[in-house]
Amino acid sequence: MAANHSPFAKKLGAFVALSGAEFEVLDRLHSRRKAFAPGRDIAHEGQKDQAAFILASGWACSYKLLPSGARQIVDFQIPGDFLGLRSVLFRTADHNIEPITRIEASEVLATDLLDAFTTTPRLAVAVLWAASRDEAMVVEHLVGIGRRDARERTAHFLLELGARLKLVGLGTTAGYACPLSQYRLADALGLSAVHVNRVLRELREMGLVTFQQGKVIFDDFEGLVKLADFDKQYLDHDGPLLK
Amino acid sequence: MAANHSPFAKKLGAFVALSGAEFEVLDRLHSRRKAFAPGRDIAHEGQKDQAAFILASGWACSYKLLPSGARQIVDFQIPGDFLGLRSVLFRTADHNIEPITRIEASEVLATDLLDAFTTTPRLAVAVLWAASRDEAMVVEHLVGIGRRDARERTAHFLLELGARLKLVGLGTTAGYACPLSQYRLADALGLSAVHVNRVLRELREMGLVTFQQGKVIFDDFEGLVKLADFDKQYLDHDGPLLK
DNA sequence: AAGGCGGATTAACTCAAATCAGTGCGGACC
DNA sequence: GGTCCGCACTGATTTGAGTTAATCCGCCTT
Repeated sequence: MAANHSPFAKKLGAFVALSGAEFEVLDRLHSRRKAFAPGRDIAHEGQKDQAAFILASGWACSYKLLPSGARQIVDFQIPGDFLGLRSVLFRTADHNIEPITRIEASEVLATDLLDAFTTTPRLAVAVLWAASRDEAMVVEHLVGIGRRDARERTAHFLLELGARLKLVGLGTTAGYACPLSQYRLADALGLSAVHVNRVLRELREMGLVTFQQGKVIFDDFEGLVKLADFDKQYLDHDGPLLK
Repeated sequence: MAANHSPFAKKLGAFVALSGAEFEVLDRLHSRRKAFAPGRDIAHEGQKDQAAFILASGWACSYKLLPSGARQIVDFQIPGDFLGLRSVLFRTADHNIEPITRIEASEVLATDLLDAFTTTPRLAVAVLWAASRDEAMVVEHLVGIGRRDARERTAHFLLELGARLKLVGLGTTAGYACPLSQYRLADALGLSAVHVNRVLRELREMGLVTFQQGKVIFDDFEGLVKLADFDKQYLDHDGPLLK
């Protein structure tokens, strides 16, 4: 695998051994590069025929709003991640997408994607794998919200984000830069912002993690892993399934 | 679309207009029919090279266990649903699967699936669509647990299950047969069984739904939809994307 | 320099849901 | 016929997290 491919191509290539031709189709997929400002949603629930994007730089989040005004952030997207893949398959967006920082993303039209699948079926498997990985993360998130208390949940979340960032070279076991406010954290964790603040203080006072000034620092990585019951392996896999 | 296909083929055919040859590949996929007894798990987290199944009859659930002993049910599977698709793509199961009733399911080997994708790429799109639909359900579940109180959450759950069952002909707007115990319901909703019992009583006394003796009866469907803020459309789509 | 604003922080109070501790019932098994 | 056992059901009590209401700080705008 050559080094000049996008983070997205790298991610897929780790799963399905892709040929030069397949990489080419993949890289052609994201020619239409666009930039978006933070805070202004790029997709809304119910919108029709929305394009999908592959995130090249910056952070975004996908969320849903309830009529009560409450919001639940479903997932954060970091470079290499898909934005709104389901919207393309369903023709209608089923969630909103908000850029957290300034982001750059490549537009992927439904037709391009379907054409790519038809010409290079192995790409379909690769994309299916990427989608499954996303689902696995949502599942883990669900389990955390359903059955972990606020402390475990927060700890687990910070660890998982760290693991994802490490995969794309944006973090280490020591820590990572994190542009999330406590409000957004709260919306992701299903907690109130006030309680998130309390929990972060607790974790800091326990000497486990420090999240301040846009930086997550693991003060006691192993201790945190233990508290959160974090499975370090779960984002990995056993190498290319398709040779 | 001929009537003699499996619920699974019907589901996919509703999304991608499939040819006779494609239906054939699909139907060949599930020739190895197996039966499983209730209560005995058919897959465990961490298990390697697990087959996937397509559920032909009965109910199952996929769940995760935490070291505390708590369990979170991620989703219930009803006829036509995939069991353990992610396990195949990842080579390792990331959750457990328990049959709730006696079930019949067709084994789908990883190699069969991948071969099918390579020979008939449109099937890949169809399966990707099915996987995305599952993810959409998990997302809705996540939102419910994160931001809905016990009553809304329970109401929403009963409605959603009803909608899914209606799609495969196992339920109506009047109600449906439901083999779930209050304990399992609790594990799905992220509540205690005691509280589920209280909430079900409340909903019954409010004249909205009655869940007793294995039957869910909608006493006031519209009222329940209103309470739960249930979106009747969200399991639907706008017809075959691939013509 | 003055105000406005988003975000972090804290304390006091409230409340929804968990936990604990039972009762009752029907069905399976001996 | 008796005794488990799983499941539904209930009241009393506790607790984790939400809510309300402040203060503080840095940053941007005018």
